[in-house]
Amino acid sequence: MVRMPAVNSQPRRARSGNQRDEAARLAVLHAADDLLVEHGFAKLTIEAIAREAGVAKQTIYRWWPSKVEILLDTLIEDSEKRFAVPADKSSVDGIRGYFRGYARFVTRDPAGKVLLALIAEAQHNPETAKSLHDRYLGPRRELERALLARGIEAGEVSTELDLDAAIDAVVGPIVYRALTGASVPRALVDALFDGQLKP
Amino acid sequence: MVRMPAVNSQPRRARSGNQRDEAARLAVLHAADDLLVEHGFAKLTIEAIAREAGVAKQTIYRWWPSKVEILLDTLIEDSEKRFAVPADKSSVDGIRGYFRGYARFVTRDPAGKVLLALIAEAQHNPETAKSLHDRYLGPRRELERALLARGIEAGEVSTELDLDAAIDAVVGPIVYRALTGASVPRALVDALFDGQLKP
Amino acid sequence: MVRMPAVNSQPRRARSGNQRDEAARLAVLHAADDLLVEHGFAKLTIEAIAREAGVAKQTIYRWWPSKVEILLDTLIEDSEKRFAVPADKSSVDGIRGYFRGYARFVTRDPAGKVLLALIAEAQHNPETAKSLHDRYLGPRRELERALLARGIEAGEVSTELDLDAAIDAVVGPIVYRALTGASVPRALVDALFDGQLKP
Amino acid sequence: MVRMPAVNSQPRRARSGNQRDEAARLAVLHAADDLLVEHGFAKLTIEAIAREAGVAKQTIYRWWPSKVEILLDTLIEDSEKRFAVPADKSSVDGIRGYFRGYARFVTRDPAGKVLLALIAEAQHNPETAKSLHDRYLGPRRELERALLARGIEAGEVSTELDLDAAIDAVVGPIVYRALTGASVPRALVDALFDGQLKP
DNA sequence: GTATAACCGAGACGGTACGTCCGGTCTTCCA
DNA sequence: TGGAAGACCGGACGTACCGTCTCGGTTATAC
Repeated sequence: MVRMPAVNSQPRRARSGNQRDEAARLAVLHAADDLLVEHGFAKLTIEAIAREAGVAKQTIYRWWPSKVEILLDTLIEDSEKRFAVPADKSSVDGIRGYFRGYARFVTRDPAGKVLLALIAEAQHNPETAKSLHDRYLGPRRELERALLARGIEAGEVSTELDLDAAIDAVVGPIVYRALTGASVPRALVDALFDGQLKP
Repeated sequence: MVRMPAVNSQPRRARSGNQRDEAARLAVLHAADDLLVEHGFAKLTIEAIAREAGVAKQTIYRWWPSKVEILLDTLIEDSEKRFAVPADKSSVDGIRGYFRGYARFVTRDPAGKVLLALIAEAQHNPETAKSLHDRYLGPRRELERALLARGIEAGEVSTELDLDAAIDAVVGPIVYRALTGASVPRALVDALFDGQLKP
Repeated sequence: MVRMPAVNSQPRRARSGNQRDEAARLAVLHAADDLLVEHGFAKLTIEAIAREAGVAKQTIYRWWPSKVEILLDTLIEDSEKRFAVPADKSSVDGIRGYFRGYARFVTRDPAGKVLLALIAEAQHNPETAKSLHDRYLGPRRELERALLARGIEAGEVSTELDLDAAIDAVVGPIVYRALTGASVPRALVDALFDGQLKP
Repeated sequence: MVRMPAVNSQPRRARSGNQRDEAARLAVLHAADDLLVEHGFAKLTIEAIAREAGVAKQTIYRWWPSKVEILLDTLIEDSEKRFAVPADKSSVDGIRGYFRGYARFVTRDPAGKVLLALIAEAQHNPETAKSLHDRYLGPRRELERALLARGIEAGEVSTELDLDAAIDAVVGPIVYRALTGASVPRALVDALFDGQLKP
């Protein structure tokens, strides 16, 4: 899905002077997303994003310290939309549904590529690792722990592991198979879930 | 462990003219390893390897199509030494020991960083993904499947999943926690193992 | 002589709303002058002037088409103060004194650096050349020609060249030596003067 | 006179490996010269030179510390060809001829623009000033002094000034008029010459 | 009195060029 | 023929300014 860089349908809302240009912000996020999905992380350069978004390089550097932060912005927005951690549920089905959504996200949703790319980049770059944890993995894990805690308290699930380990026992195989290009069928998610969080 | 780039103790055995220079090959492998461990993948450039190894760039390009293949060479050598897949055993303890070794390798052995870096780089680059599977993950998985198959046949272990899924159920969390900087205590490995491969 | 950019002793007289802010105008001229003298023309950017003057870039662009015009403004003001072309005299001493003043200005007066910089910039940029001639060199030369003409008419000086050539015969070496970093001692001015405008 | 960047008549002599590529060197010098003459110093950027010469920027930076040194290289070569300081003559006519050649060079020869541009740039940049003196003005002035000294010793010319001042008295007006866009007719050169170096 | 218009500081924006780094190719010369 | 050396073209990096623009606020003049 390529967006035309120059001419937009509504001719780019008059720039807002002193304030940040929301159109430019969105153009950058979309360009980064598109480029990652279509050409991969290796081709994802700041110059390419600027070109694709029809934006000056300086505009990118003004607002993001690195391309990783751009991807994090899109990831945070997208994953909230596509597989939010349920904030209220505590039923087995609700929790299992969450992990199914996780598997779907990282294996089939284009936005899931962003997460895999960031986990990868975190291996190459400590600052990426820190940002990824501080802005994405950490907060999300917090919600996941709360979800599980509610489920346990409600007697819907149980585990012999600590919460983090239990989550990793399900999420780990999902992510690992996504990273190695293997599929993650729903039945596998369910088996992993039942193996560690049996009622 | 830094190696001196230029001057070696014994002034580099007279070059062998016609045949491949084994000293150069080793110097490249060690330089790549050192640089990865000390400065990370991001700083691991062909030029840096050549500099560190005291070798011409052309010599590297002559023998390796990319830096990824260099790392694969070191990874294959190292992981065979440090945690080979047992080719004969089929006892529970033998299999469990293998997974314990896996966890130790990726979380505590410097050579384990190479594996994590290659899994990461495979996300950025399809050719890396192919090489990593063809030369490392694939063959290794073959041996792991055989190991498990022997264990099952001997009645030492059992699983309701197919062999690959069962292995991923144990290896996945280990690798995922290594990738995200979490520890992988022996007790966790054992719990994962017991969860999916109970006798 | 550095001026404080931000906070002035008397907190910048309340802005004059509708009318041009004289304080801003002076701040720009002084900033340009200071920056040229202290850091050279290469560092004299519109942004630096704005920064140093505590003024918005737009305020500069509103009143001056380029930094060259700013320098011309300061040059015209300064050189009128420091070595005005005598409008009345016609004695040998008066005329000789003018050329001595010229030499002093371009070799020892900081404001003289502005003239040299503008002559230089005129080589790089035709618009600068035009402005420099129209606003400075032309009018000034007009006065110099008149000065000489009065001297000749009064029998105080004489030359075999046309007026412009005679002036250039004296001014040329002065400026050339200033441009090449050589000194221009008073005795040299006198010798040049006597050589072309002997009584 | 634009040179085609890509396809040359003789298809760019096979690059010479370890040694400096003479074709690239010449392409850079010519490109710089062409761009200066056609578009002026302001448009003379390293990127434009690289583009025009069909050369990588790094190749320029490898051999020249700045574009000024490129121009100095062309200036030194060109001015040796177009108006060398006579190394043997000492006759009045020989010396006068030299100054006539000087005037022709700076007012009518495209290569003369390079000298004017460098004198100009020297006002903006102390390093340019140093290079211009060390590599061009200084050595050349040495030869000019020797030329005059021979003329004086032979009784062909004489002056009351020191040698440098005498040369500046002739060269100064020539250069100043060139800088200000005025013409320098042969008669004016002769008059300047006769005024300071009368026999 | 209030509206209008021009001023001002601030700073975001699309661009261009900077000087550096590395990729991957090529050629020379030596052993 | 292999290897050290390093020049070459290409392209991305992150930074500095360019000149244009709009914002929000102030103040003098016009209605």
